[in-house]
Amino acid sequence: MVDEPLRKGEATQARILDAAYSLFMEQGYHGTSMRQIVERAGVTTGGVYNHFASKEEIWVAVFLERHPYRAILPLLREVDSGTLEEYVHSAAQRLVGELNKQQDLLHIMFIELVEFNGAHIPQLFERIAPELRPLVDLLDAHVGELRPIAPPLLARTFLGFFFSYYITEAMMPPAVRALMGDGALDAFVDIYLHGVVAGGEGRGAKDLFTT
Amino acid sequence: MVDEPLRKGEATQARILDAAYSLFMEQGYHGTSMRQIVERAGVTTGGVYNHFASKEEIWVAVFLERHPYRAILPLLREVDSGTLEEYVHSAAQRLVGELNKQQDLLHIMFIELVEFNGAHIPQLFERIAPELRPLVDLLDAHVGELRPIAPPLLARTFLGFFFSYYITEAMMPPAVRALMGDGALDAFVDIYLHGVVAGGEGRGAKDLFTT
DNA sequence: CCTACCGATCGGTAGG
DNA sequence: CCTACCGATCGGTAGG
Repeated sequence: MVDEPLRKGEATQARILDAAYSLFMEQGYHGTSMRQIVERAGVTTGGVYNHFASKEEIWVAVFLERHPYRAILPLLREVDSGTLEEYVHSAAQRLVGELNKQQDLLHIMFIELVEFNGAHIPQLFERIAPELRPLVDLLDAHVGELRPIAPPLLARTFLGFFFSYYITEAMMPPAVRALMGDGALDAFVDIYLHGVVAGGEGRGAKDLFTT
Repeated sequence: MVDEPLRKGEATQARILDAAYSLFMEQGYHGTSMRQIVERAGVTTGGVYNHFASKEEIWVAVFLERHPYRAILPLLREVDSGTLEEYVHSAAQRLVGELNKQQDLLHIMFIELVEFNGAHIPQLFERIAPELRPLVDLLDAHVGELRPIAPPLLARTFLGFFFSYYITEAMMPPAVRALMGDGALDAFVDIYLHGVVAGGEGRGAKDLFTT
Protein backbone atom coordinates (compact mmCIF):
# COMPACT_ATOMS: atom_id res chain seq x y z
CA MET A 1 0.00 0.00 0.00
CA VAL A 2 2.86 2.31 0.75
CA ASP A 3 5.07 3.59 -2.08
CA GLU A 4 2.53 2.57 -4.65
CA PRO A 5 2.76 4.99 -7.56
CA LEU A 6 0.31 7.88 -7.12
CA ARG A 7 -2.81 7.69 -9.19
CA LYS A 8 -2.90 10.40 -11.80
CA GLY A 9 -5.32 12.64 -9.96
CA GLU A 10 -3.41 12.37 -6.72
CA ALA A 11 -0.16 13.31 -8.41
CA THR A 12 -1.75 16.43 -9.87
CA GLN A 13 -3.19 17.37 -6.50
CA ALA A 14 0.22 16.96 -4.89
CA ARG A 15 1.81 19.23 -7.51
CA ILE A 16 -0.80 21.92 -6.83
CA LEU A 17 -0.14 21.67 -3.11
CA ASP A 18 3.63 21.88 -3.59
CA ALA A 19 3.31 24.91 -5.84
CA ALA A 20 0.87 26.69 -3.53
CA TYR A 21 2.94 25.92 -0.45
CA SER A 22 6.14 27.39 -1.86
CA LEU A 23 4.39 30.48 -3.24
CA PHE A 24 2.47 31.16 -0.03
CA MET A 25 5.72 30.93 1.93
CA GLU A 26 7.39 33.42 -0.41
CA GLN A 27 4.56 35.91 -0.82
CA GLY A 28 1.82 35.21 1.69
CA TYR A 29 -1.72 34.15 0.81
CA HIS A 30 -3.19 37.30 -0.68
CA GLY A 31 0.13 38.08 -2.31
CA THR A 32 -0.10 34.87 -4.35
CA SER A 33 -2.46 34.55 -7.32
CA MET A 34 -4.21 31.46 -8.61
CA ARG A 35 -2.44 32.17 -11.90
CA GLN A 36 0.95 31.80 -10.20
CA ILE A 37 -0.12 28.59 -8.50
CA VAL A 38 -1.43 26.92 -11.65
CA GLU A 39 1.62 28.04 -13.60
CA ARG A 40 4.08 26.58 -11.09
CA ALA A 41 2.02 23.40 -10.76
CA GLY A 42 1.78 22.93 -14.53
CA VAL A 43 -2.01 22.73 -14.63
CA THR A 44 -4.55 24.93 -16.34
CA THR A 45 -6.58 27.69 -14.75
CA GLY A 46 -9.74 25.64 -14.92
CA GLY A 47 -8.14 22.34 -14.03
CA VAL A 48 -7.23 23.33 -10.51
CA TYR A 49 -10.92 23.55 -9.58
CA ASN A 50 -11.33 19.85 -10.16
CA HIS A 51 -9.14 19.39 -7.09
CA PHE A 52 -9.95 22.35 -4.86
CA ALA A 53 -13.19 24.29 -4.67
CA SER A 54 -11.49 27.62 -4.04
CA LYS A 55 -8.23 29.36 -3.25
CA GLU A 56 -9.00 29.18 0.46
CA GLU A 57 -9.49 25.41 0.23
CA ILE A 58 -5.95 25.22 -1.10
CA TRP A 59 -4.72 27.17 1.90
CA VAL A 60 -6.55 24.88 4.31
CA ALA A 61 -4.95 21.84 2.69
CA VAL A 62 -1.49 23.44 2.84
CA PHE A 63 -2.02 24.52 6.43
CA LEU A 64 -3.11 21.08 7.64
CA GLU A 65 -0.77 18.95 5.55
CA ARG A 66 2.42 21.00 5.40
CA HIS A 67 2.28 22.39 8.92
CA PRO A 68 5.60 22.27 10.82
CA TYR A 69 4.21 19.76 13.31
CA ARG A 70 4.35 17.16 10.53
CA ALA A 71 8.12 17.49 10.48
CA ILE A 72 8.58 18.31 14.13
CA LEU A 73 6.65 15.63 15.97
CA PRO A 74 8.45 12.63 14.39
CA LEU A 75 11.73 14.40 14.98
CA LEU A 76 10.96 14.93 18.67
CA ARG A 77 10.08 11.25 19.03
CA GLU A 78 13.31 10.12 17.42
CA VAL A 79 15.57 11.92 19.86
CA ASP A 80 16.98 9.29 22.21
CA SER A 81 16.26 10.39 25.71
CA GLY A 82 19.09 10.24 28.19
CA THR A 83 18.83 12.83 30.90
CA LEU A 84 16.27 15.57 30.51
CA GLU A 85 19.04 18.09 29.84
CA GLU A 86 20.46 15.95 27.06
CA TYR A 87 17.04 15.48 25.58
CA VAL A 88 16.15 19.16 25.49
CA HIS A 89 19.53 20.21 24.10
CA SER A 90 19.39 17.56 21.42
CA ALA A 91 15.75 18.26 20.56
CA ALA A 92 16.41 21.99 20.26
CA GLN A 93 19.45 21.29 18.08
CA ARG A 94 17.39 19.18 15.70
CA LEU A 95 14.44 21.52 15.58
CA VAL A 96 16.60 24.45 14.63
CA GLY A 97 18.39 22.32 12.06
CA GLU A 98 15.10 21.27 10.51
CA LEU A 99 13.70 24.81 10.45
CA ASN A 100 16.89 26.17 8.94
CA LYS A 101 16.64 23.57 6.20
CA GLN A 102 13.09 24.71 5.60
CA GLN A 103 13.49 28.37 6.47
CA ASP A 104 9.85 29.20 6.02
CA LEU A 105 8.16 26.64 8.22
CA LEU A 106 7.19 29.28 10.76
CA HIS A 107 5.71 31.47 8.06
CA ILE A 108 2.80 29.06 7.80
CA MET A 109 1.67 29.94 11.32
CA PHE A 110 2.15 33.67 10.75
CA ILE A 111 0.09 33.60 7.55
CA GLU A 112 -2.70 31.80 9.32
CA LEU A 113 -2.66 34.37 12.13
CA VAL A 114 -2.32 37.45 9.92
CA GLU A 115 -4.43 36.61 6.90
CA PHE A 116 -7.06 34.33 8.42
CA ASN A 117 -7.10 35.49 12.03
CA GLY A 118 -6.44 31.92 13.08
CA ALA A 119 -9.76 30.64 11.72
CA HIS A 120 -8.34 27.19 10.92
CA ILE A 121 -6.37 26.63 14.10
CA PRO A 122 -9.01 24.58 15.93
CA GLN A 123 -9.02 22.15 12.98
CA LEU A 124 -5.26 21.85 13.25
CA PHE A 125 -5.39 21.07 16.96
CA GLU A 126 -7.90 18.29 16.39
CA ARG A 127 -5.43 16.68 14.03
CA ILE A 128 -2.44 17.10 16.28
CA ALA A 129 -3.98 16.05 19.57
CA PRO A 130 -3.85 12.25 19.05
CA GLU A 131 -0.18 12.41 18.04
CA LEU A 132 0.89 14.05 21.28
CA ARG A 133 0.60 10.98 23.50
CA PRO A 134 4.24 9.78 23.18
CA LEU A 135 5.50 13.24 24.09
CA VAL A 136 3.25 13.47 27.10
CA ASP A 137 4.56 10.08 28.24
CA LEU A 138 8.12 11.26 27.82
CA LEU A 139 7.36 14.33 29.86
CA ASP A 140 5.84 12.20 32.60
CA ALA A 141 9.00 10.12 32.81
CA HIS A 142 11.00 13.18 33.77
CA VAL A 143 8.46 15.01 35.86
CA GLY A 144 10.35 14.19 39.06
CA GLU A 145 13.33 16.25 37.96
CA LEU A 146 11.21 19.30 37.27
CA ARG A 147 9.86 22.12 39.34
CA PRO A 148 6.16 21.66 40.03
CA ILE A 149 4.61 23.09 36.87
CA ALA A 150 1.28 21.99 35.48
CA PRO A 151 1.87 19.80 32.36
CA PRO A 152 -0.11 21.94 29.90
CA LEU A 153 1.84 24.99 31.04
CA LEU A 154 5.08 23.10 30.76
CA ALA A 155 4.30 22.03 27.20
CA ARG A 156 3.35 25.58 26.36
CA THR A 157 6.52 27.09 27.76
CA PHE A 158 8.66 24.51 25.94
CA LEU A 159 7.01 25.31 22.64
CA GLY A 160 7.22 29.00 23.50
CA PHE A 161 10.88 28.95 24.44
CA PHE A 162 11.61 27.44 21.09
CA PHE A 163 9.54 30.05 19.27
CA SER A 164 11.32 32.74 21.23
CA TYR A 165 14.65 31.69 19.75
CA TYR A 166 13.29 31.44 16.27
CA ILE A 167 11.25 34.61 16.18
CA THR A 168 14.01 36.78 17.58
CA GLU A 169 16.27 35.22 14.96
CA ALA A 170 13.82 36.22 12.22
CA MET A 171 13.40 39.71 13.64
CA MET A 172 17.04 40.70 13.88
CA PRO A 173 18.79 42.51 11.08
CA PRO A 174 22.08 40.80 10.17
CA ALA A 175 24.13 43.55 11.84
CA VAL A 176 22.50 42.86 15.21
CA ARG A 177 22.70 39.10 14.81
CA ALA A 178 26.46 39.40 14.48
CA LEU A 179 26.59 40.65 18.08
CA MET A 180 25.11 37.41 19.37
CA GLY A 181 27.81 34.97 18.36
CA ASP A 182 26.68 31.54 17.27
CA GLY A 183 26.10 29.97 20.65
CA ALA A 184 22.76 31.71 21.05
CA LEU A 185 20.70 28.55 20.81
CA ASP A 186 22.68 26.85 23.57
CA ALA A 187 22.14 29.90 25.75
CA PHE A 188 18.39 29.81 25.17
CA VAL A 189 18.28 26.10 25.99
CA ASP A 190 20.40 26.57 29.08
CA ILE A 191 18.27 29.41 30.40
CA TYR A 192 15.10 27.44 29.79
CA LEU A 193 16.44 24.33 31.50
CA HIS A 194 17.72 26.36 34.42
CA GLY A 195 14.22 27.80 34.62
CA VAL A 196 12.32 24.52 34.75
CA VAL A 197 14.51 21.91 36.43
CA ALA A 198 14.29 21.60 40.19
CA GLY A 199 17.30 23.23 41.78
CA GLY A 200 16.73 21.82 45.27
CA GLU A 201 16.01 24.98 47.26
CA GLY A 202 16.06 28.70 47.22
CA ARG A 203 14.05 31.48 45.73
CA GLY A 204 11.67 30.95 42.85
CA ALA A 205 11.12 27.33 43.83
CA LYS A 206 7.54 28.03 44.79
CA ASP A 207 4.68 25.94 43.45
CA LEU A 208 3.67 26.95 39.94
CA PHE A 209 0.00 26.32 39.40
CA THR A 210 -0.15 22.55 39.64
CA THR A 211 -3.87 22.83 39.12
CA MET B 1 4.77 73.16 19.63
CA VAL B 2 2.95 70.27 21.25
CA ASP B 3 -0.84 70.02 21.03
CA GLU B 4 -0.97 72.68 18.37
CA PRO B 5 -3.86 71.87 16.07
CA LEU B 6 -2.71 69.76 13.13
CA ARG B 7 -2.30 71.55 9.85
CA LYS B 8 -4.82 70.39 7.28
CA GLY B 9 -2.47 68.18 5.30
CA GLU B 10 -1.15 66.57 8.46
CA ALA B 11 -4.63 65.77 9.67
CA THR B 12 -5.45 64.07 6.38
CA GLN B 13 -2.22 62.12 6.49
CA ALA B 14 -3.00 60.99 10.02
CA ARG B 15 -6.48 59.83 8.97
CA ILE B 16 -4.96 57.81 6.13
CA LEU B 17 -2.47 56.24 8.53
CA ASP B 18 -5.18 55.39 11.07
CA ALA B 19 -7.38 53.84 8.40
CA ALA B 20 -4.51 51.88 6.86
CA TYR B 21 -3.24 50.69 10.24
CA SER B 22 -6.61 49.29 11.31
CA LEU B 23 -7.24 47.64 7.93
CA PHE B 24 -3.77 46.09 7.73
CA MET B 25 -4.22 44.66 11.22
CA GLU B 26 -7.56 43.14 10.24
CA GLN B 27 -6.70 41.80 6.79
CA GLY B 28 -2.98 41.94 6.25
CA TYR B 29 -1.24 44.08 3.62
CA HIS B 30 -2.15 42.33 0.39
CA GLY B 31 -5.60 41.61 1.77
CA THR B 32 -6.27 45.33 2.05
CA SER B 33 -7.04 47.46 -0.98
CA MET B 34 -6.28 51.11 -1.57
CA ARG B 35 -10.02 51.54 -2.16
CA GLN B 36 -10.73 50.34 1.39
CA ILE B 37 -8.12 52.66 2.84
CA VAL B 38 -9.35 55.80 1.07
CA GLU B 39 -12.95 54.98 1.96
CA ARG B 40 -12.20 54.56 5.67
CA ALA B 41 -9.96 57.64 5.65
CA GLY B 42 -12.55 59.72 3.81
CA VAL B 43 -10.25 60.76 0.96
CA THR B 44 -10.49 60.10 -2.77
CA THR B 45 -8.69 57.43 -4.76
CA GLY B 46 -6.35 59.96 -6.30
CA GLY B 47 -5.97 62.14 -3.23
CA VAL B 48 -4.11 59.62 -1.17
CA TYR B 49 -1.18 59.79 -3.57
CA ASN B 50 -0.59 63.39 -2.54
CA HIS B 51 0.53 62.00 0.83
CA PHE B 52 2.10 58.66 0.00
CA ALA B 53 3.83 57.65 -3.21
CA SER B 54 2.55 54.08 -3.14
CA LYS B 55 0.73 51.49 -1.09
CA GLU B 56 4.07 50.22 0.21
CA GLU B 57 5.00 53.72 1.44
CA ILE B 58 1.86 53.66 3.56
CA TRP B 59 2.97 50.36 5.03
CA VAL B 60 6.42 51.70 5.82
CA ALA B 61 4.89 54.68 7.64
CA VAL B 62 2.56 52.40 9.60
CA PHE B 63 5.39 50.01 10.40
CA LEU B 64 7.77 52.69 11.69
CA GLU B 65 5.21 54.90 13.44
CA ARG B 66 2.72 52.43 14.86
CA HIS B 67 5.21 49.74 15.79
CA PRO B 68 4.74 48.23 19.27
CA TYR B 69 8.06 49.62 20.47
CA ARG B 70 6.45 53.06 20.46
CA ALA B 71 4.08 51.92 23.17
CA ILE B 72 6.44 49.47 24.85
CA LEU B 73 9.64 51.42 25.44
CA PRO B 74 8.05 54.27 27.42
CA LEU B 75 6.14 51.69 29.41
CA LEU B 76 9.32 49.79 30.29
CA ARG B 77 11.01 53.00 31.42
CA GLU B 78 8.11 53.94 33.69
CA VAL B 79 8.22 50.76 35.74
CA ASP B 80 9.79 51.63 39.08
CA SER B 81 12.65 49.26 39.63
CA GLY B 82 12.86 47.61 43.01
CA THR B 83 14.47 44.19 42.88
CA LEU B 84 15.06 42.61 39.49
CA GLU B 85 12.28 40.11 40.15
CA GLU B 86 9.80 42.85 40.95
CA TYR B 87 10.84 44.75 37.87
CA VAL B 88 10.44 41.84 35.47
CA HIS B 89 7.10 40.75 36.94
CA SER B 90 5.77 44.26 36.81
CA ALA B 91 7.13 44.94 33.32
CA ALA B 92 5.62 41.70 31.98
CA GLN B 93 2.29 42.54 33.60
CA ARG B 94 2.22 45.93 31.91
CA LEU B 95 3.35 44.67 28.53
CA VAL B 96 0.63 42.06 28.39
CA GLY B 97 -1.92 44.61 29.55
CA GLU B 98 -0.89 47.00 26.81
CA LEU B 99 -0.92 44.32 24.12
CA ASN B 100 -4.30 43.06 25.21
CA LYS B 101 -5.65 46.57 24.95
CA GLN B 102 -4.29 46.70 21.41
CA GLN B 103 -4.76 43.06 20.46
CA ASP B 104 -3.13 43.39 17.12
CA LEU B 105 0.16 45.04 17.98
CA LEU B 106 2.07 41.85 17.25
CA HIS B 107 0.38 41.51 13.87
CA ILE B 108 2.50 44.37 12.63
CA MET B 109 5.65 42.29 13.04
CA PHE B 110 4.09 39.22 11.47
CA ILE B 111 2.90 41.17 8.43
CA GLU B 112 6.37 42.60 7.97
CA LEU B 113 7.90 39.11 8.17
CA VAL B 114 5.31 37.34 6.01
CA GLU B 115 4.50 39.89 3.34
CA PHE B 116 7.77 41.81 3.10
CA ASN B 117 10.29 39.22 4.27
CA GLY B 118 11.49 41.70 6.87
CA ALA B 119 12.76 44.19 4.28
CA HIS B 120 12.08 47.22 6.52
CA ILE B 121 13.43 45.82 9.76
CA PRO B 122 16.90 47.40 9.50
CA GLN B 123 15.20 50.81 9.20
CA LEU B 124 13.22 50.06 12.33
CA PHE B 125 16.32 49.11 14.29
CA GLU B 126 18.04 52.35 13.34
CA ARG B 127 15.14 54.22 14.87
CA ILE B 128 14.98 52.15 18.00
CA ALA B 129 18.66 51.94 18.83
CA PRO B 130 19.08 55.43 20.38
CA GLU B 131 16.08 54.87 22.65
CA LEU B 132 17.54 51.75 24.22
CA ARG B 133 20.17 53.47 26.42
CA PRO B 134 18.02 53.78 29.57
CA LEU B 135 17.16 50.10 29.41
CA VAL B 136 20.76 49.09 28.96
CA ASP B 137 21.65 51.16 32.02
CA LEU B 138 18.92 49.49 34.02
CA LEU B 139 20.24 46.11 32.97
CA ASP B 140 23.75 47.07 34.05
CA ALA B 141 22.48 48.02 37.51
CA HIS B 142 21.30 44.46 38.08
CA VAL B 143 24.01 42.56 36.28
CA GLY B 144 25.49 41.35 39.56
CA GLU B 145 22.37 39.37 40.40
CA LEU B 146 22.39 37.55 37.08
CA ARG B 147 24.11 34.51 35.72
CA PRO B 148 26.99 35.46 33.43
CA ILE B 149 25.15 36.02 30.15
CA ALA B 150 26.36 38.40 27.45
CA PRO B 151 24.18 41.54 27.49
CA PRO B 152 22.96 41.29 23.85
CA LEU B 153 21.93 37.70 24.47
CA LEU B 154 20.22 38.69 27.69
CA ALA B 155 18.23 41.40 25.93
CA ARG B 156 17.31 38.96 23.20
CA THR B 157 16.12 36.28 25.59
CA PHE B 158 14.06 38.81 27.54
CA LEU B 159 12.35 39.98 24.40
CA GLY B 160 11.99 36.39 23.27
CA PHE B 161 10.53 35.14 26.53
CA PHE B 162 7.89 37.78 26.23
CA PHE B 163 7.11 36.85 22.63
CA SER B 164 6.91 33.23 23.66
CA TYR B 165 4.03 34.01 26.00
CA TYR B 166 2.25 36.10 23.48
CA ILE B 167 2.65 33.91 20.44
CA THR B 168 1.55 30.75 22.22
CA GLU B 169 -1.44 32.76 23.44
CA ALA B 170 -2.30 33.72 19.87
CA MET B 171 -1.80 30.18 18.59
CA MET B 172 -4.05 28.36 21.03
CA PRO B 173 -7.67 27.67 20.28
CA PRO B 174 -9.92 28.78 23.16
CA ALA B 175 -10.55 25.20 24.27
CA VAL B 176 -6.83 24.64 24.87
CA ARG B 177 -6.34 28.01 26.53
CA ALA B 178 -8.91 27.02 29.12
CA LEU B 179 -6.54 24.26 30.30
CA MET B 180 -3.90 26.81 31.21
CA GLY B 181 -5.73 28.71 33.91
CA ASP B 182 -5.07 32.41 34.13
CA GLY B 183 -1.75 32.37 35.95
CA ALA B 184 0.15 31.49 32.78
CA LEU B 185 1.95 34.81 32.54
CA ASP B 186 3.25 34.56 36.10
CA ALA B 187 4.53 31.07 35.32
CA PHE B 188 6.36 32.31 32.22
CA VAL B 189 7.92 35.14 34.19
CA ASP B 190 8.90 32.85 37.03
CA ILE B 191 10.52 30.30 34.72
CA TYR B 192 12.43 33.02 32.93
CA LEU B 193 13.65 34.62 36.14
CA HIS B 194 14.65 31.25 37.55
CA GLY B 195 16.56 30.75 34.32
CA VAL B 196 18.58 33.95 34.40
CA VAL B 197 19.16 34.90 38.02
CA ALA B 198 22.24 33.53 39.70
CA GLY B 199 21.31 30.67 42.00
CA GLY B 200 24.70 30.42 43.74
CA GLU B 201 25.83 26.94 42.70
CA GLY B 202 24.84 23.77 41.00
CA ARG B 203 24.29 22.54 37.51
CA GLY B 204 23.65 24.93 34.66
CA ALA B 205 25.62 27.69 36.37
CA LYS B 206 28.35 27.53 33.76
CA ASP B 207 29.52 30.62 31.93
CA LEU B 208 27.21 31.57 29.09
CA PHE B 209 29.17 33.27 26.36
CA THR B 210 30.27 36.43 28.10
CA THR B 211 32.00 37.42 24.90
C1' DC C 1 -20.72 7.31 -17.33
C1' DC C 2 -16.29 8.44 -14.92
C1' DT C 3 -11.91 11.17 -14.08
C1' DA C 4 -9.07 14.81 -15.22
C1' DC C 5 -8.41 18.51 -17.83
C1' DC C 6 -8.51 22.04 -22.07
C1' DG C 7 -8.73 27.01 -24.37
C1' DA C 8 -11.28 30.89 -23.63
C1' DT C 9 -13.51 34.08 -21.10
C1' DC C 10 -16.79 35.71 -17.21
C1' DG C 11 -17.89 40.04 -14.03
C1' DG C 12 -15.15 42.95 -11.04
C1' DT C 13 -11.20 45.11 -9.01
C1' DA C 14 -6.16 45.89 -8.46
C1' DG C 15 -2.50 49.86 -8.09
C1' DG C 16 -1.58 53.96 -10.27
C1' DC D 1 -7.40 67.20 -3.61
C1' DC D 2 -11.15 65.64 -7.36
C1' DT D 3 -13.25 62.95 -11.48
C1' DA D 4 -12.40 59.97 -14.68
C1' DC D 5 -10.03 56.56 -16.23
C1' DC D 6 -5.69 53.33 -17.90
C1' DG D 7 -3.38 48.57 -18.64
C1' DA D 8 -3.26 44.38 -16.16
C1' DT D 9 -4.72 41.21 -13.49
C1' DC D 10 -7.89 39.19 -9.84
C1' DG D 11 -10.56 34.56 -8.34
C1' DG D 12 -13.59 31.71 -10.52
C1' DT D 13 -16.48 29.35 -14.39
C1' DA D 14 -18.36 28.46 -19.19
C1' DG D 15 -19.03 24.55 -22.82
C1' DG D 16 -16.80 20.61 -24.76
